[in-house]
Amino acid sequence: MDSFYQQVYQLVARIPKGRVATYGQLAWMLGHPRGARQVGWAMRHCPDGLPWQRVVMADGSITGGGYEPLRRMMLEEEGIPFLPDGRVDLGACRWDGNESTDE
DNA sequence: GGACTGACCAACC
DNA sequence: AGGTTGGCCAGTC
Repeated sequence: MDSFYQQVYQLVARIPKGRVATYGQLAWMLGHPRGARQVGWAMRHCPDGLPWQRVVMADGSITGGGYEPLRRMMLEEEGIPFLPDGRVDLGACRWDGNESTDE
């Protein structure tokens, strides 16, 4: 029996390199169109080895604990393009959730 | 079991 | 354009 947030971990862990997903999108994939908060709750647990840096706000903004600049750096290292606004270019790397261009 | 909270999101003022 | 409110779901007190 997997709790909702456990499924979130599976989904986040499956985000391909060079792509990002939004909290709401992850929740939507799991069947909870408004469960974005639970996704954030799951991220708050900060599991080991989870690429939570690939999970951003619906508008591409980065949030979480105060490591926003750190995440941005990690994302840039993965090849995620950033807009001059300091947000992730969702229009270019928003993950479909169906393709896993896993390396 | 009821109430509060929360790494959100969108609508409303 | 920015602040507030409601809503969702799960976990914690």
